Amino acid sequence: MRISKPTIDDVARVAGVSRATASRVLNDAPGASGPVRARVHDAVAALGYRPNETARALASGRQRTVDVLAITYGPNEGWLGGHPYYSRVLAGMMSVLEAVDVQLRLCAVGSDATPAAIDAIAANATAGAVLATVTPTMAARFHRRCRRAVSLVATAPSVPAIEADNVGGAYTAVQRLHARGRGRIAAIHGPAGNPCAIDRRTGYRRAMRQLGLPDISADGDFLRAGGYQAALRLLDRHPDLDAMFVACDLMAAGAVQAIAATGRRVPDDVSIVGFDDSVAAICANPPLSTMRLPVEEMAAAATRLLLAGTVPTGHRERFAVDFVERGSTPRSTA
Amino acid sequence: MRISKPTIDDVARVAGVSRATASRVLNDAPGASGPVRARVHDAVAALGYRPNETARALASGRQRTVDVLAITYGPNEGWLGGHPYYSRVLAGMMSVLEAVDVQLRLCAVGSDATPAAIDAIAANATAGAVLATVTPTMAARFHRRCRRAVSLVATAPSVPAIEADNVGGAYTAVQRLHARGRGRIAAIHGPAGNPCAIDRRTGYRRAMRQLGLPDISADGDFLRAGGYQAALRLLDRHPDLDAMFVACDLMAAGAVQAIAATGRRVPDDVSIVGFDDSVAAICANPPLSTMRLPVEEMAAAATRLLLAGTVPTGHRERFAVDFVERGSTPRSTA
DNA sequence: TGTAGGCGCGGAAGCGCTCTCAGCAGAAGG
DNA sequence: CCTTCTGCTGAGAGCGCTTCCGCGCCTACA
Repeated sequence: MRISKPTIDDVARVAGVSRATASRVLNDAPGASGPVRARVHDAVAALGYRPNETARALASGRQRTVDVLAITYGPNEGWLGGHPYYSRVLAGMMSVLEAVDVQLRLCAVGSDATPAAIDAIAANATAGAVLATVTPTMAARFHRRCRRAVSLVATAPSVPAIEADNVGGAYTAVQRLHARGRGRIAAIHGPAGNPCAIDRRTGYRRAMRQLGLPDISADGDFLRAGGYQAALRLLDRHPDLDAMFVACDLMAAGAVQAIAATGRRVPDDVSIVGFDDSVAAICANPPLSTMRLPVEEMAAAATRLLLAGTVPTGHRERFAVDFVERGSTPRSTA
Repeated sequence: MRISKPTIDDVARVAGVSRATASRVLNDAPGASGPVRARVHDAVAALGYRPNETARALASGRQRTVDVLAITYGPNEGWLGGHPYYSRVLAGMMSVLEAVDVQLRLCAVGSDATPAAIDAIAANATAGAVLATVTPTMAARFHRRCRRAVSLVATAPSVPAIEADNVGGAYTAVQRLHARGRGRIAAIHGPAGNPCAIDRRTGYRRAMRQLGLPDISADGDFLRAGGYQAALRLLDRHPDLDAMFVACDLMAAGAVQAIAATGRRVPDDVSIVGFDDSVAAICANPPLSTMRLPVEEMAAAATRLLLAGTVPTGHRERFAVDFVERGSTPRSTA
């Protein structure tokens, strides 16, 4: 029965070396060799010693933890649970962190977070942070206090960002629908303030204008039920609709259900293009044609940037958003 | 331009007090009062000071971080990205952690993780860990090195667990199907070694035996594509099937698509009950009737247990798994 | 006036580790 | 035999914070 966990001093004592030497071999640092290394390793094994990461971080000033900052919208619904987006961000980050044995820390703040709360997180994000869903204000604040940050949405110009071409994606979506012979293309947009929602709406409008088609829009909330309701409203007001561009798959899944509920068929009567290529898209029936947001890749890129060291202020990368064809759009260019 | 971040010593100096006193007021500890508190707070504000959590953790021996240990199955597919389960675990945990300002740390290990890797995580999980998906071996190992652990699946009897009644849930699912007049009830099970999969299979078999119905089983992998394929195989071999019990919603969503692909209708020709009540269930079309696994509640309970202090060895809680009726089962008791 | 007792505060010893620096051996060179 | 260099090793000073201990002061009670 051990009284308390063994420390590096115990290891050093058992191995008959100094603490400095023990530290050297534990870190594979040069300047220790021959039988000493072996003795230290034996001592580690004998004691079941595991270095204390906290002490290590304090002494070295380096942390093996990168943070992700995310806003929790409402109670229950916004944070991770409700939306597949977050899990994809985490998956992308973990895929690169796992290999280098760095841990990921989740920091949630409300959408009404005080600057002080942001500062507190920034002050402790030594290894850096990925800003997953943040307001421009928060991102700017965070970046002022912690340079090692990269955002996954476009914010203030100074804060490094890895963004998706949301405008282009929405534009493409409308084009595809039009190329398949659709002319009454409605849109279900995301929540008002959301930067992604704004961009996707912009892309839709731009395409519709260029195509000379009427803007038929409804507002949603990026959640399934919102998509369902919005689709119902749209169908009620515009019974002649033949396509919908929906700003996220979760809403699109709801829209498919709503369309089915009115007795129409997807994709024959109403075609749908979603956005995100999330798990919701493959679970819908028919599976959704959608605009693939390379979230995992973006998150991985952001993480690599952080791991590499300093992130140049104003750094910017833009990922393409590609069309993925599945069952909710007609195959032929009818 | 600050050279380096202010420390508590800076605060103490500016406030004209000792470091000990500054520490007291920063921690709202007794033994400091009157104008001193105000002076310290002023100094904090003036310097933009934020305590270093690492140093704090080292000195106090307490961490404001709870870990979640999860296995990454294959490349890309298992971890978070592929399965909605993880995001629900995280959501449940965050809902309680957020309120007490504790952070969550994700630790991923492969299914082939060495004991040493587990030990390393256990040694640093001061505040405790929720074992989300682990093998019984891993759980036992972890618990030996770190008593503050609670598993979300049943494992060795000694390791505290908060589990769902998977057996009972599966049993209920079959009963419901039978009560609605279904007699040819097939099952799509989860991967062989998975504890949850095993329990759900047990529940299915028990119910079928009691009902005097034939066991018609296929194996899946807890992913959508696996459910799709399994359903196709089942339908091919047993064209007279009138119901399916599917061990997870993701697979069930695939099964719905497969059934539709063979020209059958859900729920009229083939009824389906899924398992989990995940986002996949509400995205499917028709939305899936499913067995609700209260993952968020379980994860929250586990987290609260950890936060409360020591977890009694062998502690056990069992959550009920309830039937949620949606569109994939017939309304009437035809 | 004397002695407890309580309160606010400062001094200082760590928490477990890293890392600089100096020391000391042995090899190489004169 | 003495010097210079190199390569291991250990002593010790922190990293930024918490917390124990004890000192002085003030109030209370005898």
